[in-house]
Amino acid sequence: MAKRVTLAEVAARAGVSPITVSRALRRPDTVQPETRSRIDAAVADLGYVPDPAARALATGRSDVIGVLIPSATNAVFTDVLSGIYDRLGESRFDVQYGITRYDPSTEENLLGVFLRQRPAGLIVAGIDQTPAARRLLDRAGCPLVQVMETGPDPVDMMVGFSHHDAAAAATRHLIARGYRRPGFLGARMDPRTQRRFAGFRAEAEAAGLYDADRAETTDQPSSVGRGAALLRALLTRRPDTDAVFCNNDDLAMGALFEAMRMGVPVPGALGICGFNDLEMMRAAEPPITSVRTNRFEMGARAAEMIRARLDARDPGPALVDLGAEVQARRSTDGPARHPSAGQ
Amino acid sequence: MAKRVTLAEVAARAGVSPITVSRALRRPDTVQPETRSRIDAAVADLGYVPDPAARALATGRSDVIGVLIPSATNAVFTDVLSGIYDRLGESRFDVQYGITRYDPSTEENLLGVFLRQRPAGLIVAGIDQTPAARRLLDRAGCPLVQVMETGPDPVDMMVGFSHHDAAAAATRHLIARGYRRPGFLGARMDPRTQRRFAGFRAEAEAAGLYDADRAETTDQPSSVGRGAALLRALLTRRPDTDAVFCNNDDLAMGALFEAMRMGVPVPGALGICGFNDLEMMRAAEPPITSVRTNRFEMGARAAEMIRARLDARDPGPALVDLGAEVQARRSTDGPARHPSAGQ
DNA sequence: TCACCTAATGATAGCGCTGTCATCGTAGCC
DNA sequence: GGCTACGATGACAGCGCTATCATTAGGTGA
Repeated sequence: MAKRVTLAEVAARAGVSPITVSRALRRPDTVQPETRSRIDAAVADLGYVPDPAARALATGRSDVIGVLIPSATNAVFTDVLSGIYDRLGESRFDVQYGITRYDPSTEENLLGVFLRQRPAGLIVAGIDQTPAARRLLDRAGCPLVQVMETGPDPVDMMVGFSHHDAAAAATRHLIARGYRRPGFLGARMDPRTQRRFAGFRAEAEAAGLYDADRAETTDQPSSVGRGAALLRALLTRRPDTDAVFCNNDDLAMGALFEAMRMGVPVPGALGICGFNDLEMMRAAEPPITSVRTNRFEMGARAAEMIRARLDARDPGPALVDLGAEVQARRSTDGPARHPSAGQ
Repeated sequence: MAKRVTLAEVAARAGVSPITVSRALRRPDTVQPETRSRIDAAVADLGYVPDPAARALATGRSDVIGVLIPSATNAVFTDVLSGIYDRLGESRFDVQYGITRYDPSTEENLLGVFLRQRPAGLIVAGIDQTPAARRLLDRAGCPLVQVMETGPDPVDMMVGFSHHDAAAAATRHLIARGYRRPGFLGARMDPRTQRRFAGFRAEAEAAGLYDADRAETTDQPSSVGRGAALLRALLTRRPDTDAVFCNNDDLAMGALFEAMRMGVPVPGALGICGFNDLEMMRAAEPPITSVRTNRFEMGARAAEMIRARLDARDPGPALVDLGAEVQARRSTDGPARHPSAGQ
């Protein structure tokens, strides 16, 4: 166990008082350059590093930035995490994260865990906190960013995009490409998924093409295998379905494989569109259309906004909409012209 | 900002001294049952929660468990994280993680960050720490688990499997299935990848089937697209290659798609084997053979071993080999019998 | 009955740092 | 020259908790 070097020892060596060392470290401009350099030398000689616990106790503030996400394995969240980490990894802040497992009461608990550490900042996924959680957030007393989506009534700051609009855009794309009997595949119907479904539905209805019977969903977690199963179920029930908007890319990938197994040509007999635009969509055969969401950027921006606030810099607008763009690929090139089908 | 309730306030309400409250909370068996229940009631009434910083300062120990992994997006590590979190999420411990980006000097830095918090435990990925990092670990003064692989000379505890042997088993499988010109696809040649390659090579050599020219590798990060590119490069150079052992599942998936694009039948003309056995391998068409590694379990066991040590329970063996099993699927069903090829 | 132990509780003194005020020069000004 | 203003530094106390030793009460054996 490396023995701890204290401020007092550094002070003694530099021939100043401890508080001056503390100041030299935290606000270098408030000490004489000459004194400062003596202190810096002592710090270097002794290999001094401040004790975060002591600092937290004295200031009533920790350097922990808490991140609350539903899942540690879902690529969507890990990309956001990665963005956060990219901007915080080198800083004085420590990232601590909690996994809610999509469970509101777990979220409340974890919020409590974070809050009692008096975090420097908080990043939470989504906008669907329970009233109790919302109350906790309101009194968090630290910069807070809600990520993943935009919505009304932010607690503090917000960076994301409209899942409803993104899904609507994807649906418009399917229709524009000539598909007329679009379906929806969804798993783990969390609030964001619901809003995507709503976007799909709104757009399909606007085109007079909505058919509630073409929505195949489950509360089970999403996976490639689930996507295959959902497509099979949908095509069994409504074999004339000519396109599917999949709630995420795993489902889309599963749908593609299942279509292969069933001998259904993609995109000729079935258009497939995913959501999130994971890297594999581009590499698939055929490449799969998906909606690009800026997940890394979302995390990065959230981290920057928090840092800006903590450094008393301008964090920019409190609500950042990163948008989402349909990446059109071969999987939605449009239905094959059947001599019989006319259209 | 929720105002903090202190030990002293609880003590006053319960009519005891602060230290007794402290004891009642930490070692309930050392206070009179009657006193304890009075204290418990006061804690509940006041909604008291201990201040982790104060505790850390007083004890010289934090409840932070540090986790050091190379990447926050690679499914391999997120699954391990998930396992860790599964066993630590409900405990008094807080997980804090650092991302090394496969960079040894970043790893050293992060180790320093963790160590200065006097963590309760440490989980680090891999066994290839630099000498400097190794020195830090040796004096960490807390339970420590190296995860992801097994090897000689553990710092403390270790849970993983032999990447060399796992790759060798996969290679044996390919050979047993009748493939005779196996190649290797590898990206991001980190130490574990290197050892997998060594396992492939050893086994192929043992069968007299090793050909250095059939190893297609790159230092670039792994991805599905990369797998496609690597396979194309390999088949362009050595068109008679009849199987590939892919360093991970992303590459395998990319190889499958590229084979489709090139019109190469899988498994008849090309056997494909992945590594890690992500969920999507089973759902692919054809389903892809892969090597199942117990990632979640790895994290879970590591967390348990640390907890056991901290609770002075028996942590079990210090070195746990979780093994890895080849999951044979259609993608390696064996080469088609060509009238010409005999064999 | 008394020395002696044990169990339960308390008093005291920090852990390492920083907030707050006090102190001391020195420069600037009338 | 005497005053204020201000910049640089220091003394002191205390953040909320726990390690350590002290104290008290009750029980034990000679």
